[in-house]
Amino acid sequence: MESKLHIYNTLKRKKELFVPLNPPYVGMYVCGPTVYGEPHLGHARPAITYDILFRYLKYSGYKVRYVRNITDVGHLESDADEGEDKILKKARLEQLEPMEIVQFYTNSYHDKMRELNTLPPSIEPHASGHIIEQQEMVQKILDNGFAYEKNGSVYFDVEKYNKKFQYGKLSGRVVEDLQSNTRDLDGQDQKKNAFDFALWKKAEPEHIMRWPSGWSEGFPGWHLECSVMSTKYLGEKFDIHGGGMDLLFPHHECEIAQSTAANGEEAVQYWMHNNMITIDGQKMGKSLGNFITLDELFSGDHKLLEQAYSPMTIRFFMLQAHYRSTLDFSNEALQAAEKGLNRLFAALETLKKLKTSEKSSFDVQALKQRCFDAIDDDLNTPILFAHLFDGVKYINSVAAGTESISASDLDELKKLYHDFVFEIGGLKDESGIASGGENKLDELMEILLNTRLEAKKNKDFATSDKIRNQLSEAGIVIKDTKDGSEWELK
RNA sequence: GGUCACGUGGCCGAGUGGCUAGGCUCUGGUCUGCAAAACCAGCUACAGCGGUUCGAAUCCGCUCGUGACCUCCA
Repeated sequence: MESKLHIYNTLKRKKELFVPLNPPYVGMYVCGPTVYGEPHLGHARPAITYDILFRYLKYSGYKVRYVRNITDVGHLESDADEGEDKILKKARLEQLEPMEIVQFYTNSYHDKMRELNTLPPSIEPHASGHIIEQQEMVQKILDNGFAYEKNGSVYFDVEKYNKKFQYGKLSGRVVEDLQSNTRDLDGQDQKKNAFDFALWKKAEPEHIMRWPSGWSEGFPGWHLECSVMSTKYLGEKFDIHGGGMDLLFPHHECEIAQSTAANGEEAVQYWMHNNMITIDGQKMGKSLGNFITLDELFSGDHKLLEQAYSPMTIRFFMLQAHYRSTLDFSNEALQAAEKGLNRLFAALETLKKLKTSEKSSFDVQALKQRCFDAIDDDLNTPILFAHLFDGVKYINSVAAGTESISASDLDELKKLYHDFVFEIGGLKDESGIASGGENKLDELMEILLNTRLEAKKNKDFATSDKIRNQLSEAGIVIKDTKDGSEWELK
């Protein structure tokens, strides 16, 4: 299997040719959501980014195991000792069992991801289901001398680790700088250094989610779950680890430290980071309170939204920007995406009906090559779609009779669009444009359109317009072409 | 304060030493009974100031502005 895919490796700060450790197998791990709230637009970014990667790797013939976790424990509200667990806090507020919260928002996350047409991961492990494994890794790190216990809690010894390995290599941070720049937080007097992080926390009496251990009755530190579950399902060394840029430090840095401290060598070959969605130039985030949930986007029920936006509009909107760039939310941009997507789908319908000629007036092979070059260049989907829109122009021109296409090129072009739009791009036509199937609606429409055509021939425009207008009110748009009329659902 | 990004036309957003990005919008035209769609054409930008170069939006420096991370966040 020959891959031409290059991906930007955050660790090396450059694009590298992707070479799997054990082809044809590829292991990829992506940080999933902390299920304590409704999934928002920000969650869609990594989900779609790594979905494209997953789809493209599979398309290329790799056997991919895609692991995406659900964080349902151990995620502290703050790093301070009295910090509350996010899941727990919400549970207390709503008088529900913590696992009830977890289940509710996990379900919601799954629903929204399905609507965005992201493929489910191969394995979706929960942190709470891997407490034993997490304890084992804590013990391993303790045994290797890179952690210490204090009052029932276990902390990672960053300073000691940094003497043998390099802490901060992913984020470009230097331990000495961290020392002077880490903010003062309450309750960290137990730690040797402010930048040490918790592997195991002793639970305060009011803490509901707790598990017994040799150190204390408590719960695991947040960073631990990803190291543990990636190792368990992908091995001590695996290919790709993805996540949002905001997780780069400290989360991913700590993951590297934990895995290296436990296993003696680094686990991840390629680190990938998607950028943030912004709103008015500011990061959209839970803590900033400026987020829009996917539910609100799909329904249009939010004060900032001028209309509802379909899941595919959201998906296409994201694909029109590169995953490593920030993407600014606005109604205008989303509406532009919606129209552009409609134009693309309309061209795909046109593509089905094109008439072939002896020769093509356009180089379909070159277009195909440009598409592959784009996706191989660190998943450059905006360029990919720019090329696909060049093809749209060509398709429409063939339909208009100003360009021509050969039968073999037509087959090639159909496959090209099928592969890149649906299979790799993960878009689906939800507009209800008739897909050529023979059903009652098609028959009905044919009768109506023929009646209208007759009226037009007889110059009875009152009748023809009446049919068009009433259909339009019913959500069916008529387009007159040289060879008759076409229709589509709006 | 430290570290790192970024600043592109009306909007979104690629590119990164010489060759049209693309989408949306707008204007004019073709087609059409009229529309819609489509096609053709136009509007042609790279924060500012210096420098390197035959040539810079692209490299270097400075200035201004914005953002991310440094605390939980996709």
